[in-house]
Amino acid sequence: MASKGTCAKTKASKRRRSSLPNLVPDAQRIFANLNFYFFPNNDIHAGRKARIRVSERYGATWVRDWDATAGITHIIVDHRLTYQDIPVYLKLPEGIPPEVIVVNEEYPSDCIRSQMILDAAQSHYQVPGTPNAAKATSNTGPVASTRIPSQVDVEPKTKQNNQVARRSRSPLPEHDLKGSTATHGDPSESDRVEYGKSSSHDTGCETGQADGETDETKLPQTAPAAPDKYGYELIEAIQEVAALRDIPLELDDVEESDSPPQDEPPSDSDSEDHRPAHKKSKSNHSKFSNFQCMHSHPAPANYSTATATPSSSTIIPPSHPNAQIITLLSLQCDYYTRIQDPWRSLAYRKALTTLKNQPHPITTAAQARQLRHIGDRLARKIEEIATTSRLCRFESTLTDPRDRLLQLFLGVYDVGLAQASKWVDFGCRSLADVQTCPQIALTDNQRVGIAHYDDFQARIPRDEVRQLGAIVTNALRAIDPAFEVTIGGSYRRGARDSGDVDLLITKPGASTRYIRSTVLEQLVPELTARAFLRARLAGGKDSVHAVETTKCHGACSLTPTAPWRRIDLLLVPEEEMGAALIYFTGNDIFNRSLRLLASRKGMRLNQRGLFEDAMRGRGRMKVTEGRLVEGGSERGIFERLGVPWREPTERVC
DNA sequence: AGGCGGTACTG
DNA sequence: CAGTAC
DNA sequence: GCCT
Repeated sequence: MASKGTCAKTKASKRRRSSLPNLVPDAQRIFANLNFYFFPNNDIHAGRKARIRVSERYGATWVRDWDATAGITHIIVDHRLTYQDIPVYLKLPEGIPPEVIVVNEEYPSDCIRSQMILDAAQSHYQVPGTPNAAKATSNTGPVASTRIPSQVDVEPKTKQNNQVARRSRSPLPEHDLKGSTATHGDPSESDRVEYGKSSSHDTGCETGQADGETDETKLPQTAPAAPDKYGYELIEAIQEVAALRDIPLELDDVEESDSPPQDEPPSDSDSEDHRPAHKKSKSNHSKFSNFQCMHSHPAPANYSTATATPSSSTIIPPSHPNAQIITLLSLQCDYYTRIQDPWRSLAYRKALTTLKNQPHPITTAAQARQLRHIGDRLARKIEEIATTSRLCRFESTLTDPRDRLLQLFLGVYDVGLAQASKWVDFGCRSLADVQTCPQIALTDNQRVGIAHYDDFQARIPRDEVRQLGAIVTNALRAIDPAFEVTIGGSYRRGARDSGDVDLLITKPGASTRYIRSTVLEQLVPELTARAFLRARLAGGKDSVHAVETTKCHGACSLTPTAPWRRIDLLLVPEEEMGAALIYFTGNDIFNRSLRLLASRKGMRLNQRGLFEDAMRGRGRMKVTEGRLVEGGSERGIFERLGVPWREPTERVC
């Protein structure tokens, strides 16, 4: 309560403390002449302290006292506070002066990252509760993500908005995307509420105060003493890196209520979430309950994905009780993904989904050890992060130049670890090097991948996905109106943007052969002629295999000058649509989980159907096909597997 | 100690 | 077959 | 990496 007062009082004592922010060179001092007022306006919290110091290094003046004459240009608001909290605490009956820009705490670091003052009006910099928040389109436009600080020297690439395109993606979640596949019985406005910040009014005042305290006093974070300055810089660096890549933090908190097992007596069982802290065993009820697909996640009303490359998939939680842990482990996970180690990466991903559904802060190893998919080693790491805000192991990988190059090269379509490693070993330091290296013979696909590196790396706004799908649909129906096209992938899961466009194409009653020949021999040529399809990357190229091809990968663009987008067509006979939908809807972890479950139950699931009596030899090697149990209906497959139905939007693991 | 999804396309 | 992608 |  009164602790708020501290900032007002302590100003005196900390006046000298800001000493010397050792400024960056003049040219980079993008915040020169700007006056920042932080809210709360103190540096007690480690993260905020880091932000303040970094802002100062880039030229900003940290205004300690609210003063109309201080020329305050920006208020940087802590993510736990709302717009309404500001005038309450600052006692501004008139409200916030209109000339003062109010942004969330992501704004400064984004500006620094892009070396320019960004448009503060962008929705992802707005503070919850901002009046007439012009929920304008999240402006995800053609924002090519430069995943790596290093330059991507693709050659021609005459993007008009080079500047903008180079800008990294916003790390903040967006809650626009109304209407989409809002299968979730959520009150439309609940978007914000679920972020744990009462969206508005009355509480505002209280919350403001309360938060002021909790903020300082009871955040799990850092040990009493502070990490050295190196620690702060690292934290900031990590935040930046984390923002550059998309951190997999889909849905943050599970609301405490809705938990699944309604058959459980409220008495003994649950301590908090789905985890009877029974014996030592982590197993829940059934022997299959350990599969991700058995756990209905709270439905991310809408989320943003980045399933694209590494393990990532999503949004930065406005605030998650274990955000820092998740962030660091995600980075470590991505490192394993690209470095070599798919199994370790998988393990991290499973652990991460557990963490993401953990509504309470984890602070000790013992606590962490209780969670599914978290063993001793991860538990120790988690404790390390919780107490020191750092992860030793990860720090070394952060700066590893080889790793950065690998990441760059792996971003090229048709380049995997083998090629990327080779290129690095050849001494290539950039994509330009790769193109000119005499020892490297690029495949056609790789050339396309390099030429359109930024395009393919960029996210595709949901509405563009829809439009691209519509173009294909219309073209196909012009050929034969009985065809049906379904947009799958993250679009179907409700994502607000996608890495590529996945289309399932079918025609009731038609044979695969007919579907294939129509698509390959008529649709594709037509779309190519129209310059919608810009490249064929795979599928039906090789005439030998073309006779039985079922998928086609390519690149398309909305207009001749629009960015190229990856597009995948899957040709599906009606009887296999259920299985194909599951396959093409994902997500990845969810699919694996379903398939693993099937195989444990003596069945086999693939993109064509669910089979039973599949004979498996040693291990689980397939010996016989088994007979088809179900293929046409998603629900049917779920049922036969004994998995509770999940809407596509709930298949985000 | 052995598994970790299961398949399609390309060179 | 290895490599890549989904 | 974790699980069986």
